[in-house]
Amino acid sequence: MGRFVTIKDIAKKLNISVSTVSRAMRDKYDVNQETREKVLAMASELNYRPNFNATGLVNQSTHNIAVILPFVTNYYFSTVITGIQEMAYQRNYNIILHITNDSPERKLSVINNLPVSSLDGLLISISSDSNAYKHFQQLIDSGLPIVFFDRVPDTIRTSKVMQDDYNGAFEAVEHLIAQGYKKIAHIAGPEVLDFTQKRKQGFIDALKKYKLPVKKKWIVHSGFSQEDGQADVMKLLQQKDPPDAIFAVNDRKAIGAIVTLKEKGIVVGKQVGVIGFTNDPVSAIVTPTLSTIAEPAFEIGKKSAELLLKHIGKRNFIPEDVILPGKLIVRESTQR
Amino acid sequence: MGRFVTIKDIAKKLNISVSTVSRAMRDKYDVNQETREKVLAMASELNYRPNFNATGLVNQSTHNIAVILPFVTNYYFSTVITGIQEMAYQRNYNIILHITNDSPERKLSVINNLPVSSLDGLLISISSDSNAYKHFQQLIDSGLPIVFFDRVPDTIRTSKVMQDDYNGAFEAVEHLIAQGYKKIAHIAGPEVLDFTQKRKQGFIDALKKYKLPVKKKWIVHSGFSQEDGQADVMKLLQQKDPPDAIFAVNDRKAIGAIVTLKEKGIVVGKQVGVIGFTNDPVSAIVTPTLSTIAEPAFEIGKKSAELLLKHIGKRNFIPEDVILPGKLIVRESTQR
DNA sequence: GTGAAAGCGCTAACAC
DNA sequence: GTGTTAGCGCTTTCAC
Repeated sequence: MGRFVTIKDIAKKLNISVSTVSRAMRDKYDVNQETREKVLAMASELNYRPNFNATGLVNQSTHNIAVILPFVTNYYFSTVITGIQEMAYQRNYNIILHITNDSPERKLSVINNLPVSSLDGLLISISSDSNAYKHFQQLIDSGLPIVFFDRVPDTIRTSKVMQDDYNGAFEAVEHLIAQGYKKIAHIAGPEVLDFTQKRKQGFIDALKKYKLPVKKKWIVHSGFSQEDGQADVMKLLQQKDPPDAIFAVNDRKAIGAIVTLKEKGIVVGKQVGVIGFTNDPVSAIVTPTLSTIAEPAFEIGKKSAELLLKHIGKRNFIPEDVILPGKLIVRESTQR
Repeated sequence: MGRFVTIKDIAKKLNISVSTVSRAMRDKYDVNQETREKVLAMASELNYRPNFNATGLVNQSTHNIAVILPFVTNYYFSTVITGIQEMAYQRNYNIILHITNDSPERKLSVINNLPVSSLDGLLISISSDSNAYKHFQQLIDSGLPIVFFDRVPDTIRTSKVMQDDYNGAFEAVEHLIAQGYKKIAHIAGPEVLDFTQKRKQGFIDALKKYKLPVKKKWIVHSGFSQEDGQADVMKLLQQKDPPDAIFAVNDRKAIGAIVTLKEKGIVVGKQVGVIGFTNDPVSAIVTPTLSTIAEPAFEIGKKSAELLLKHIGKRNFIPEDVILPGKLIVRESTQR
């Protein structure tokens, strides 16, 4: 095994004790300026790297935070993790990444095998099902700080970071109305999900505000994929009184909507307006380009990490709920 | 501090020694069957989790591997990391993710601060510049196994995993030729990059094989972005003898090409064929849909991790070079 | 088959 | 300001 340089080696070379070396390496001790400089010089000469297993053992703290995500192969989560990484890098934390493929079993297995004692904290977006709440509570009780983002449980007392689903949806629909669309439908996500509900509520309240009809048959629930979007729109088109605009719960479904509308010879924008949610880069590439609500994915990642670090630093940090606003991006799909 | 259950607690409860507990937890020791069962039962009752800092300290091995990537916000790298994660999960390794944003300084800083003593191995795609080769050699010499993927240095003796750039490019161009295009251009990546060269060579050799002209002015080098693709095509179109087909080094540039061609009123496919490289999901969404060479991103990740694990397991594992083939995906952009 | 003890690399009292 | 020592949780000789 490659043996690495330790503080003992430095101490020996300099003929001083390991504790002096240890102290010299950190700022918070009274060490003779000269000694400190010698230690630092020798450390760098020997290319010394601290052994985090050792410091972790004694300090009960490694600089590791675990991040559990359903996927990384989409715009939203890959951007969130970039934000997390940004903050972690600045503050010298490592992130240990776990991907669950949105599988509940896998998620449970990851959580149950979490090496809690070599972790300082946990960042997680709970995947679709999630009644595994007691596990989280257990972890928190056992002293592992957790911050939730994106999809958050409301029964657990800890910090949470999310986008403003309600107002984003409201704004999207308001935009549709401003463009002159009057028969507005919503292709939504799975009914059980919290943020599906919030976006739907924003949709409904915007319609109400402008005294537009809220028809049950114009609200279709299904999954999040492009295919789901296509299927949902088919349902909408088969009605005798089809809508003239569609608010999709996310960009993927919105793109599915565009595809199906085009297939049916309907001119997107002019005849039927479409708006999404996320601002996935494809929304600028699809034809016509897709209007949408941009989610602050990077900021969500950064803010979550920042809050987690606060929880880690301060045992009794008072949990914060942070709601980050989205931003309306107007493109071709809502131009008449 | 939340104190976690240790083997000491188990030992005390059972009135046996910690060493027996330690042995009972692992298979390779002679422990009384009955004792072992009692230990296991107690461990599970107490919800015991091993402290990896401690095992890491004594075994000189944690189950952590670091992964260093320029980005995760694109299809290729996010899929690679999913493949890595898949293998790591199966074999019970954690992955520590570092993102460099393709910044050479950041990459250096990450590498120099790598906690080598709490790492079992390293997986890395070296970013554009990379003359930081001596650092890698140093790390390997100090006993940290490294496997390179995607962008690989050829001076370092260790395992490498890459896609078959040459043959992928060759096949792409062959397809264009089969479709009847005769004046084929290439919008390439930065000239210094190894895989840029390989794809260019595949392009050239395919043209030669079919005795088609290889014109210098039809090969344009620039960056990897959509904007680069747009700019490159502008250059091509301004020539008095413009090409009738374009092979792009990646899908992003191919999409840039499509955008610019459409802007100029040129019918993509019919008048000018376009083919990319990667099979980014957007290639199925853009209009017209984009023909491309699918990169085996997931397999690259998985294979890299697998090789790294072999290096970790066997000190003198003989390095392997693995080249994974791409696959031609025919879509609308190459239909006349 | 099991226990006692040393030690992995580091930090933190406690002396002086 | 610096050295000595114990100990973090675990594994591994070495006894018995």
